[in-house]
Amino acid sequence: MDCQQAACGNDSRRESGCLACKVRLASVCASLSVEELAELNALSHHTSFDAKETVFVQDHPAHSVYNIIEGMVRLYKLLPDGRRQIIGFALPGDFLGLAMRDAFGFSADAVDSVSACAFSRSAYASLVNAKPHLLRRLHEFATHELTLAQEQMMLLGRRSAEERVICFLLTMRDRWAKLGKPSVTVPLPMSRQDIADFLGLTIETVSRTFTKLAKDKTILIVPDGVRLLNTDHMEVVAAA
Amino acid sequence: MDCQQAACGNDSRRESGCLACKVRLASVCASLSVEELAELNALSHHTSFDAKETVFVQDHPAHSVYNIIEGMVRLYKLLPDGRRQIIGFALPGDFLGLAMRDAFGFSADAVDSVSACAFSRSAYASLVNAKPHLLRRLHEFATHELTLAQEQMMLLGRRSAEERVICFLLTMRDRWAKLGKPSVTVPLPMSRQDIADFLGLTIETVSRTFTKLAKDKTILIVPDGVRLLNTDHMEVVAAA
DNA sequence: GGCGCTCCTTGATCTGCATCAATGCAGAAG
DNA sequence: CTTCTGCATTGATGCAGATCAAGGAGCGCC
Repeated sequence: MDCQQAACGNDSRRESGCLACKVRLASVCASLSVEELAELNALSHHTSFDAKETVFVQDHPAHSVYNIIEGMVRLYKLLPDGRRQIIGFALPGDFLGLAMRDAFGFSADAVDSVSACAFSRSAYASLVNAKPHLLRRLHEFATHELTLAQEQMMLLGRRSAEERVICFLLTMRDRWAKLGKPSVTVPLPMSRQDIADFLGLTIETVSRTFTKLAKDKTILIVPDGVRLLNTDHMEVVAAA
Repeated sequence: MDCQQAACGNDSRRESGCLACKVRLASVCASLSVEELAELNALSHHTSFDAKETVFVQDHPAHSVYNIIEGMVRLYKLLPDGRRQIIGFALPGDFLGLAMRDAFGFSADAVDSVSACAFSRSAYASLVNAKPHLLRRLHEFATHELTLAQEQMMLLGRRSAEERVICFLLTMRDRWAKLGKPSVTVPLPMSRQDIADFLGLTIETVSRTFTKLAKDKTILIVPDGVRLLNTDHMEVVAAA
């Protein structure tokens, strides 16, 4: 689980910290100087998670804040009777656990292999106090998340199953594009059940909708993803 | 619309700024000194809105940030075909327009009579840069909003109509309580249509659900609100 | 009073998605 | 190779909530 055992499994880097982590943080905290970055890096702790491994659990004490370096994390809430709502998929660059007070407000586990920077709660608190740059950046990230959440409320409250799936595919495409992986083929590492729980649908409805879109030649279903064949039509459906 | 014309319509206060505004800001920014508060107050601009008056419109240039002093504001997104999703109701102490970049991400209008502190975008930006205290407070507010939005995703994606209404009533009760107005009678200044658009239901379903809860002696419908008769049962339904 | 207006409630019917139930299919284990 | 196991797909049926339609009920206005 530790940095040196996993993604950065290289003794020569033990003292200088984790390179991947530093690079990622540089892009996240563009306004930080090299010294600040190093300081920040020293406070962080690089951890890895295998697919399906738990990152943290809803209502458990919030010990750490995470910044995702690689892979995809599923964030979800559960009701006592087992109903699940996935509130988001975290990709490289995203922060996890910002909104917590004492306990995590949701659970998180790895969709595929994940590596992340973990900050202890105290390290996080002192960092935020000492670095207005970083606080600004975190605030921007939080407000961006809020905007996405509001978009998702519109989707869950008022959109049809087909619209939900189309919006989801376009959003995933754009998120991969922002990570420098633009492609008409959208990777979908998560399961159909995950997509259903994210979109407020059942797995059957998601499957039928995929099949229908494929029949319409709007998409082409490929292993671990979907190729978008008619983005114009999709954009119209998703409009506003 | 200006402070002096409305809630603070009192010449003796012209020079010293708006008292209601200052008091409210003091509670919001508990860590600010009196001097800082005065400075902040000088940058703000007290405005009032009548019921149904527009505060700002989705996609229009984001000129201001608002802090609500009094009354309730409806925040909503529209689809081109007219479907509406209310993403929240803002009450005294809440900030509006934090998540914007260049344009507002949603529309806002007054449910009843509203007074608010408006900060121009530039005043807001300089304030945030100069006052780490305030930025911390705004960030906390944003993450709290994010938590609420995630709760709402769970509600919209996975809960039944009756559960949605019950969660809504309990949430409204708690919000009034935090404003120092605790009561078993929950004021509901917004229309049934607003509640429906907030909960992702139709007005008919909301009306029927209210009627059913009243028949069950869970609530009592009173003018402009609801009295909660069986909060124990409601808490069980809303659990987690 | 009567009229218009807006909001709310109630009933009848419809439908999109959930639920229930097989079946398919690919990778892992034997 | 066969069997198992965990998804994904597909079909048949059911139902919660949407839609359609018809009254109230409160309220300002003439």
